[in-house]
Parts: sequence; C-alpha cells; structure tokens
Amino acid sequence: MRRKLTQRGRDRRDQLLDHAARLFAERGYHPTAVSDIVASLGVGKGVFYWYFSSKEELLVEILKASHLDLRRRQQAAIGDEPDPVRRIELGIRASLAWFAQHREYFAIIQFAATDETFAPVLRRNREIGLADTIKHLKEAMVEHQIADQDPEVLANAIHGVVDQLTRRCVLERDEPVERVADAAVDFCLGGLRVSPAS
Amino acid sequence: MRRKLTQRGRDRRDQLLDHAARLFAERGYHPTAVSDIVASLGVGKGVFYWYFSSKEELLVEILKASHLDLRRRQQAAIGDEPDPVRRIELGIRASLAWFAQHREYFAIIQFAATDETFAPVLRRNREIGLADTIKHLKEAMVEHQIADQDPEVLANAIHGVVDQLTRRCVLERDEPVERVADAAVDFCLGGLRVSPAS
DNA sequence: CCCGTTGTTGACCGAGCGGTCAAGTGCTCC
DNA sequence: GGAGCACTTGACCGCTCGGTCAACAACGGG
Repeated sequence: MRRKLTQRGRDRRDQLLDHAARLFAERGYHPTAVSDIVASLGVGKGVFYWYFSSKEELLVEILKASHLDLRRRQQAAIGDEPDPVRRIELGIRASLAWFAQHREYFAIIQFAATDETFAPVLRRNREIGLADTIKHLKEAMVEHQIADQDPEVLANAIHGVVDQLTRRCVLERDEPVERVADAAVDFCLGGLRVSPAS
Repeated sequence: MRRKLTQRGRDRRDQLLDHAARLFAERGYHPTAVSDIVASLGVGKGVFYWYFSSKEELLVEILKASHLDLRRRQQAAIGDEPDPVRRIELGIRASLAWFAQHREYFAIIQFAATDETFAPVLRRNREIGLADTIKHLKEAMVEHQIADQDPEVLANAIHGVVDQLTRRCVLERDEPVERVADAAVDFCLGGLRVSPAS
C-alpha cells in the first residue's frame, strides 16, 4: 500500500504501527483482531485499511521497521572500533540494550518465525544480522585473535546466547541489562572455561 | 478430558496427536482448524471431541508428551556418567539428536512460547530442563572443573546455543547432527577461546 | 469560498471457525 | 442375542473475523 500522506497521515500510520505492535506482543497476532487495533485508537475500521492493505502487510511493516532500528543502534554503538572482537562485544551489548527498550518486539519476532507467511522477511533480517557478525569473526580469525572455525556456526551460537539471555534474564526476570550483557559477552568469548585438565 | 479407552481408542488418540502435531508444525496452530485435523484422518469431527475437550487441550497434551519424551532420551543418554561436565555434553548431544528425529515439535514449541495460554506449560517444561543442567553445573563448580559463576545464567546460555544451532544447522540446513553437536559442545565448553593476549 | 484530495465512519458481508448433539455403528461380555 | 458401553457421524449453531464500501468530514491551495 503506497499512498500520499500528509503529516497527519504519517502520524496516524505510526500510531497504528505502535498500537498494533503492543497488542500483538500482549495477545499474539492471530488473537488480535483488526477491530481491536482500531478500537484501541478509538477510530473506525476504515482507518486501518486506508493505511494498510491487510493485517499481514501490517506485521511485515512492523518487522522491517524494527529490524532497521535495531541495526542502526548496533552500528551506532560499534562506530569505527578497529578491533573485531571488541566490535562483536559492542554489537552484543547494543542488541541487549535495544531489546530491553523495545520489549514488545521480541514476542512478535518469535511468533513471526513460526508462520510461513512471515518467515521470508525474518530470514532476510536474520541473514543481515549474521553477515555482520560473520564479518567481524573472519577478521578476528585473520588476526589470529580467535581460532579458525566455521564462522557461520559461531555467529549462530552467539546469536543464540544473546537471544536466550535477553529473553530469560532481561525480559522475564528484569535483570539489569549491563550485568546480563557482561555474562553474554563472557560466555561467548570464553564459554564455560573448562580447565584443560578435564 | 478423562475417558475409559480401549486399545482402539488409545490408538485413535495417538493418531490424532500425531496428525495434529504435523499440521501445527506445517501451518501453525491458529491456521490449522480442528476440521483439518480430522479430515487428515478421514474421520468425522465428533471423533476429535470424543478424545479432547478442546483444541487448546490438544496442544497442551502435545507439549507435555513431547517434553517427557525428550527428557527420557536425555536421561537415557546420560546414564550413570559420574563426570558432571561430561553429563552436560551428553545432554546437549541427546537434545540435538531428539530434535533431529522430531523436527515437528520445534515449531510447535516456538509458537506455544508466544501464546499466554500455553506459556505456563512451557515454562514448567523449561524450568525442569534448566534444573537438570544447573545441577550438573553446580557439581562441576564444586569439583573446580569450571569457574564459579551464576549457574542459572550459564544454563540459559547453553540452552540458547543448543536451541539456535538445532534450528539453524540441523533443521534448516540439514547438517549432520554429530557435527553440529560437536560445535555446540565446543562452543559451550570453550566459547570463542579468545587468546588472553587480546 | 469552493473544490479536489486526504482522511474517517461504521454497517455490512461472506467465510470459516470451535464446538454440539441426536442418531447411529461396532464390540464385548453375560 | 441382547444390553450396554465405546466410538463415530456430519449437519448444524453462534460467533467472530478480515475486508468492503458508499457516504461523509476536514483540510488546504487557488
């Protein structure tokens, strides 16, 4: 759906995006009706279909916009840091911080991953994120800062740690982001540090 | 729903559980109608409601049964291994192997995690799994095989790695379980092995 | 002040859903 | 062989959903 929007129109669209994201996060995508979304704004149903051609398109827009925002935050955090390992660390910290500030998107992304309709968008988002991490990992390998291993597997493992610790520690248990980020970075850089003896 | 079942009845119930799990995994929970499930068996709708009181109850049963099965597999794999670190390793390998054989449950569990209705069941399942890992971690700390750290955070990090590598490598890219399991164990035990110099 | 465009209304529609039920079938045990 | 319980049928119900639309309001440039 492409339409000429005035400032008023753009504001409405953003309102719809925001309210929908909140409702999707709270109750889930399917259980949230379009009529719930417009009701939460106190407007008629037609408003929704003025800005979006379908409920599906709305979710796709939410996914794209949020990923863009997360990525901007990561890049801002990394800046021009020259050390690749340090860049990975800064990326991990930025991700945790972003999710702590945008909790609602976590549940939405997780649902979208379970629905074939949205999987392509999500896959694309993920590939971009992985590519960033892989780039840093490869550089770190070239500089012999870390051992030579399949960078794609490593990148996935790192994202798995960040994902899980965000979910369990930051979102569910409300632990301070800093502390959780420290733990995530520690685990990724050093694992369980099993002593060679074992 | 508790009912007296003959052998025939138990078989039907299992058929329903199986077909439903497959459909939920392929299309998702909400988009799969009860009428789809019974149609895939070529029976009338009443059959479903003879064995389950609602679609919701069905999913809860699927979640409980699958978690029980995974756990049995883990315990069988661990056996009476005395070394706690080795027990963690065996648990990781068993999890990956189980999911490789029961791919359909991964998508179902992921969806269930996004729906408040099913979150309690899942939370319970997860707590049980974490408790197992934490037990081994604590023992390993007592024996000074690994450094003293918050065992709950570590357990979550490990589960995150297993989760992510199962999803990306085993399920999506069909890599051999053994190889992925090696990578998961390596990463968990040693992380990125950043050289102390950095 | 008028007119075209942007924005809004809410009754309405067809489709599909989860769930019910009266009626029937097949098994099993006495 | 029949009484009774396990199991099956599928039309049916009430409801909610995503989406449409004709009519109308607000805004803004000329």
